[in-house]
Amino acid sequence: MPEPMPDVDALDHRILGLLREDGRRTFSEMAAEIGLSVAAVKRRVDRLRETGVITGFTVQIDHAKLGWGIEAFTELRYQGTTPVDRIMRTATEIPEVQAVFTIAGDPDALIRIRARDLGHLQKIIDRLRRAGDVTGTKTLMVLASWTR
Amino acid sequence: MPEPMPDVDALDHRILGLLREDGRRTFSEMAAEIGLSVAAVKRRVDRLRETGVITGFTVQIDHAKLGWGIEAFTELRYQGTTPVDRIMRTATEIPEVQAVFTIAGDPDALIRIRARDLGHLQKIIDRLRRAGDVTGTKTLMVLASWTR
DNA sequence: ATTGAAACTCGTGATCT
DNA sequence: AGATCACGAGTTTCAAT
Repeated sequence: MPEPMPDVDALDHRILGLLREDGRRTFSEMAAEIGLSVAAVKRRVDRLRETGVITGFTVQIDHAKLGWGIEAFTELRYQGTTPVDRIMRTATEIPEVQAVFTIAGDPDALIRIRARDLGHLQKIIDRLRRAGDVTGTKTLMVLASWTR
Repeated sequence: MPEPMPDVDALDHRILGLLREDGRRTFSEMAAEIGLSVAAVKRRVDRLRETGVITGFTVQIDHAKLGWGIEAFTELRYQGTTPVDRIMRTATEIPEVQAVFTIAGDPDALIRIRARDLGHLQKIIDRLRRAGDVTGTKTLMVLASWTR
């Protein structure tokens, strides 16, 4: 079942672009920017939330400044019998796991990890390796990153 | 030179937690939640921005609903002589590249890609392979994902 | 769907403890 | 640091188009 695809016009895309740059932009600011009334902008944002295009708003944090300077991706290989939802759950229980991506092919999953230091990272990887039906891991340490 | 680490106390962490859940939460709402005055919450958020802990606010989007249903990670290998900033730039020029992570060891970089369909993904990967000093790629197709 | 106006809520800066 | 006050700015709803 493919996802329903709501109509999103050029104005909606401009609003989304503005909110990507600054998710706390005011409706008035956006209204002035794109030449619509405040109420119209609000209605569009409300509709984008209702249709699920906008799933939420969040704050962007420099984790290094909070003492979480280590970032890594770990590829996980599982036993052939392991169901996908089990793979998803493995990492959910480890708070340092930021995201889990199940993968078509090899490896079976890619997870994004944040740690305070290398010792901490090691402990997390050990815990993953001990967990259930993981047959192998390969960890990619992030040196630097850039996000659009 | 390690990053300067500003003092962030338990109250700041609670504020960050609230803003992670909903980046558009009002100061009054947060103030009521954690038992502080509105102005106090505002000053803390302002300070978190000034010290660089908060780098911004953004909207979270369901890209599949916008017709960008394909997500993939591609590992890139470069010639040994390629400088890191060149690696960073490779992908910057391709709009479908969402993020670039330079990696310690093998591969040299991991990039996150979004595409409309498999044909589109193929074109992006072809373009990466043709670009400059890339010696090899391995693409991991995302089946499903979960983010904390 | 968009607008404009009214009523309400919020953000912001000054001032004081 | 945090609280309180005051005012300008932003939000939300609704009738009208």
